[in-house]
Amino acid sequence: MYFSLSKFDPRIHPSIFLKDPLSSELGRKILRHSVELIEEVGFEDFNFRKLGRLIQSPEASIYRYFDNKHKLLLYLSSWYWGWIEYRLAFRNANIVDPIFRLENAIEILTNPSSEFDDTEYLNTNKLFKIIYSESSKAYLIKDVDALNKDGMYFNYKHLVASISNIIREIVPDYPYPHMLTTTVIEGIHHQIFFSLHLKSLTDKKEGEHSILIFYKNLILKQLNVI
Amino acid sequence: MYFSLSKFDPRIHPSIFLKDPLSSELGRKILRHSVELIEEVGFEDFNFRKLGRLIQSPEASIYRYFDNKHKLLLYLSSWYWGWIEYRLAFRNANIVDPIFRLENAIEILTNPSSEFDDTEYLNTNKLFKIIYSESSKAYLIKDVDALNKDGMYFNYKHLVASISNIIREIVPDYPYPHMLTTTVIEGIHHQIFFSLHLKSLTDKKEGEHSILIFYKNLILKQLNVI
DNA sequence: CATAAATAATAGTAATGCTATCATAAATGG
DNA sequence: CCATTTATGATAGCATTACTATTATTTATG
Repeated sequence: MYFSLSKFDPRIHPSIFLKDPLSSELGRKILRHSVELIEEVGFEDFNFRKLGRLIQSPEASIYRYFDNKHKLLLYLSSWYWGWIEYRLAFRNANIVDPIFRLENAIEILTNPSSEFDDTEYLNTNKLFKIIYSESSKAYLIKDVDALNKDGMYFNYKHLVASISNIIREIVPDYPYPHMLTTTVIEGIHHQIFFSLHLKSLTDKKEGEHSILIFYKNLILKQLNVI
Repeated sequence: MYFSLSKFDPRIHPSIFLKDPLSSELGRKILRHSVELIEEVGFEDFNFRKLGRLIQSPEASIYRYFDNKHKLLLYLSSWYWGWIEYRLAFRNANIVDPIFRLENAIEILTNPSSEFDDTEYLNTNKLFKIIYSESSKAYLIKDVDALNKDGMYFNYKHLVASISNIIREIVPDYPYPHMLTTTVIEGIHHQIFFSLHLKSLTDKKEGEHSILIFYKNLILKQLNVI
């Protein structure tokens, strides 16, 4: 099985890290505080020296876990995709109607925070902020092909495949399940960011769940089930 | 009028640059060769020292035109949005049917290169590659609010408003014209990038115009005109 | 032709992105 | 439980980046 259902323990592709950060106290400290720091100063101003100061450990120790800050970002986003897939499988267990399962997927993607399966080493609320504002920088880079060859985008691809499969259950011969899925996932992130920083690029009104409504409607109308 | 129709001359918000790069030979050299260099090495590995070496001018001279490489990227993307709006206005002149105008918009966004209005100081083909792989980094930054306040995203917002207005002509009470527009624009860029680097995240087949077809269908179905 | 403005030439500095070395502490296995 | 591997801490250092400053020289302009 792709993940364990008891305590959430994400499968992260080993080529992303040098030493598994979940295998030690220092590693978990790196994860926890990198989320805090990236969220606070942004990915460009984040670096291992600052993180080292924050956790009172030498910069060089962090380099023993991750090649560079890009790999750390890749780790965090892979963790996130694994976590979303876990929550999705949990929520959709025993649900037969694929339309309902698809709607659940959009709900989780739009509002992924949850109290009950929060881990002690990662604040999922802050992680989500990093995801919608920084995660695309994990693949919008020159060496994307090399990283992809090494399997470093596995978790994102796996989630996209899972959602595409739900779409195929609804409309077996729909020709663009992956495009539809990534359009919605990336779209959700953009709309959240725009609603906070570039309001005239969106239509979200205060307190309204416009983003959820919009993408649910978009995807269901596209599949002719609405 | 927002732009001149004879020779294309984009309106770039002055707070983006320190000295107008179109006002001098050196400035145009900076633009032309920054596109070449960013396209070649990627935005993270691009810097003013390398650009200076390339154009045989001191780094400090480039700093007299732009505060930093981020502002230069913002200039290039603003130029691009202005250029798209120009091409759109040109193509849609005297076309009455808003559905046809909207389809034209998607076509231009999907395949913006054109021979006839290529400028001598910017290779629009290479610029487009920068746009779909780097342009989101112009707003996915910590100081987005400050830059936005200074009007630096004007051209992107203006284009989004223009396309949203076409949508409103088709369905006057459609509640999410801006979300739909940005979903399609950003989606097109993502799908192009995915089709080149992360193929399993898309459904584009070789030689097929799947991206164009997908987004045309998505937007027209969403507006109930298909 | 004089003067202002732009660019070139050169230098320098703080921060970043690492890598290396050695000492010490913690884990582990025979 | 001691010996040895392994992880971390402490410290140093170096090439590159992201600028800023200064002065000389060239180019435009009135």
